[in-house]
Amino acid sequence: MRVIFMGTGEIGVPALTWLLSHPEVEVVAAVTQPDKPVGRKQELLGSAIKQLAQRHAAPVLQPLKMRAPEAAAEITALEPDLIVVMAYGQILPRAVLDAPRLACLNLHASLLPRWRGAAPIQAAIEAGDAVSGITVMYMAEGLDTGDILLTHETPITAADTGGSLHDRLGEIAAVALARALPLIAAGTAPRLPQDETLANYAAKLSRENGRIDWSATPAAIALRIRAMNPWPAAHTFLPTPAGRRQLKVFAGSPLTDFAGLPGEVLRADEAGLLVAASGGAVLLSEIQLEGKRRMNAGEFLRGHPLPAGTVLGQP
RNA sequence: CGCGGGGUGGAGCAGCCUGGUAGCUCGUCAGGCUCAUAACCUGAAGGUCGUAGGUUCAAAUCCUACCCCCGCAA
Repeated sequence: MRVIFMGTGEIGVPALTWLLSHPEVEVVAAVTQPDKPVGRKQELLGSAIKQLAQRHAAPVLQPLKMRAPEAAAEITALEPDLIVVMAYGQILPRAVLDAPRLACLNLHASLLPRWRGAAPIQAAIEAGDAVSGITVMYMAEGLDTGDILLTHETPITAADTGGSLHDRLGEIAAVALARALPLIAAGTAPRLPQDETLANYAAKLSRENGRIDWSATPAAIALRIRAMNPWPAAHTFLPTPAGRRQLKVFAGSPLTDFAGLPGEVLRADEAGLLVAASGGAVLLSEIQLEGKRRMNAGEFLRGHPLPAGTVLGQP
């Protein structure tokens, strides 16, 4: 089977790995976003997908704009049986959706129609969902609106962060793909329209999404901390003599039975920074000051004494 | 040349501007106190101050180059 894989994000690595190692599949191209300057040194680094494909000597395509007719023509010319898309980062035009003989499938990191859009993983955790998963769907022109082929669920545990769920869903995507492929090949794949009344959207994340609002409830703040770990990371601001500095928060637990001004540090010790929120407090146990390493509260406080009464998050 | 912070005993920091005795909190070890303890008291060990040069009577501190970590930005 001639398959084109389209993806840019690291989450697609297990799925592409599976395709590359499956004997019945010939990966005729890996399509990924053009290299962009990345990192502190602004180095030009190919995506994880590109690097993986190159290690397996699979052809790599990096069209600037998939909407360009030449790009679609190039895809069509490869005569694919199947296109598999995961975290590619560009909208595909009709011509590309119609290119494959069998189907153009998308692996989406949520149980559709819940959490359509760019950041379904963090959205699911922040909303307190008990379960997430991978949806294999037939791509349509709308954003994640296509008919569902199958889903593969995974529970969201209290220990899950955006990072851990991301990694697990990446692995599950490979499993879901392995289940879907034989059905497609045999022509027996199911096709269920999404229930539009249950649809909602998870907008692309920016750093703003990580800002901690201390007037929110401890539970909501704790969920945000988990969802945004490790990226973009929940953050607040720490006042210092030299001005305020950004403080990232990687772990925190909600507590009731405390009261104070929103953002007020009630106590700071080995257990963490106890910060007042609406109707309680959040115990911040793993933090990172701008320019510094990520460290636990005890380590941090040894070198950065933090008197009770300090108010975090002030502009 | 994208912008910025940082590298000091095992951990986190101060000292650097205004060169001259290695400091603080914690940890470790020993002893003490205690019914007991992660508590408390006393004492001790442990540092090429990122690397290489330079300036100087003298460099953690000033100058130059390089390496590494991190925040912003992507």
